[in-house]
Amino acid sequence: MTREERRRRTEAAILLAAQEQFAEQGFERTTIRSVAGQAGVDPALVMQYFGSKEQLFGASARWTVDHKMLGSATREELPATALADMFEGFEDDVQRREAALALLRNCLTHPSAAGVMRDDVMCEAQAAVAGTIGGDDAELRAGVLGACMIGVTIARYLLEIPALTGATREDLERVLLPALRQVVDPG
Amino acid sequence: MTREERRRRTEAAILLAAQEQFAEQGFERTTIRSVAGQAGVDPALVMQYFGSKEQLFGASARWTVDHKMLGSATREELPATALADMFEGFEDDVQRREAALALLRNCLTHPSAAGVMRDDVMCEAQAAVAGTIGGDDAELRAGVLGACMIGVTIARYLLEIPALTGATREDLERVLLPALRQVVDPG
DNA sequence: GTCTATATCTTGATAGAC
DNA sequence: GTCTATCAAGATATAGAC
Repeated sequence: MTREERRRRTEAAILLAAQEQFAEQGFERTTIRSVAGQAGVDPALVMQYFGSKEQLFGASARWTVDHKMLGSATREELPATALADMFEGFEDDVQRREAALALLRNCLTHPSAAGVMRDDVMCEAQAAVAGTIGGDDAELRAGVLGACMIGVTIARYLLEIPALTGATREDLERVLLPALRQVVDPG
Repeated sequence: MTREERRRRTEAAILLAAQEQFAEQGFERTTIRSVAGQAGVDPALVMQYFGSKEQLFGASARWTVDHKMLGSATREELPATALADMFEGFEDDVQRREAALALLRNCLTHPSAAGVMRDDVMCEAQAAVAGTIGGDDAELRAGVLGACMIGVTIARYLLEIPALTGATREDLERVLLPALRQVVDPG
């Protein structure tokens, strides 16, 4: 293993540890020391690789909205597409889940996380679907769609409300999709 | 003004300042010093009255769910009742709004706030309406109803998504109520 | 009773030894 | 290049003067 490989491996270990702690305990309660401890490296190394706690958080907390999938969905497909996007983001890939959780966990208390959540996640997703919803209320309906999805996501993965955590994907589809259809298509 | 009155007034001023800062900046970013400064008192006085920052937070962050109103609503009335509860809690009374915001702002990052939010708000509200929803999915439907309401509340009052903050009460009723009716009554 | 002063702790960040 | 040792800042909480 070359030195460059070792360096990349160490950096990846630090990043994963940081994502887990930011996702679980939030920004303020995770310390450089605790991240270094979990990653098995020296705290000074974390600073050397990432510069500051803020930059480490920026590299850790990410949310990827699938614009292509959302943008190409028809109005009838929108609810199912939005729900599928949630499942893909939070249950399929570990890396993506931890990064998204790290952002969502801190979006109410960390200034930059709040900005990313509002501008790069919510408003972007809203813009991607408002056109296919159409009508006078398009923006509002797109916003409500996103708000409901965020609420379900928070209740299920962060607050861990038993009724939500205990629901299967089919349960959620059965209960949620008809409601979301009413949001995107009042007719 | 008697000494007891003065004491109560001072305590109320401290509590209001604490609620505003907990609601706006979150638990970690508000300090005893800043609360005392805004209230115009000495930091030591805050400690003397409330014991600790944790207890001050406990007294500041409160959420009152109107069980009576929710519990006595028919299934048809449930969506409108839930929405009315949100507006009453967040737009009518200043004290109640700041207390609720203080809890909501911190419910993802502060352990005790998370517990109160899950157990005393979400699960309580869920239990209050599950009976009137009925059917096999009653608990899940009640949970989804609460999750959507929380999502809209967060998007509107905390994340301040333009499409949500710009909506009037009538806008939200028009867009949201038909969807919530689908949640509580799939028939 | 109120507040000044401070103890004690923890944090992010840095400098220099090896 | 990695880590030991430490700095400087800021927090809660307390003890004692007035």
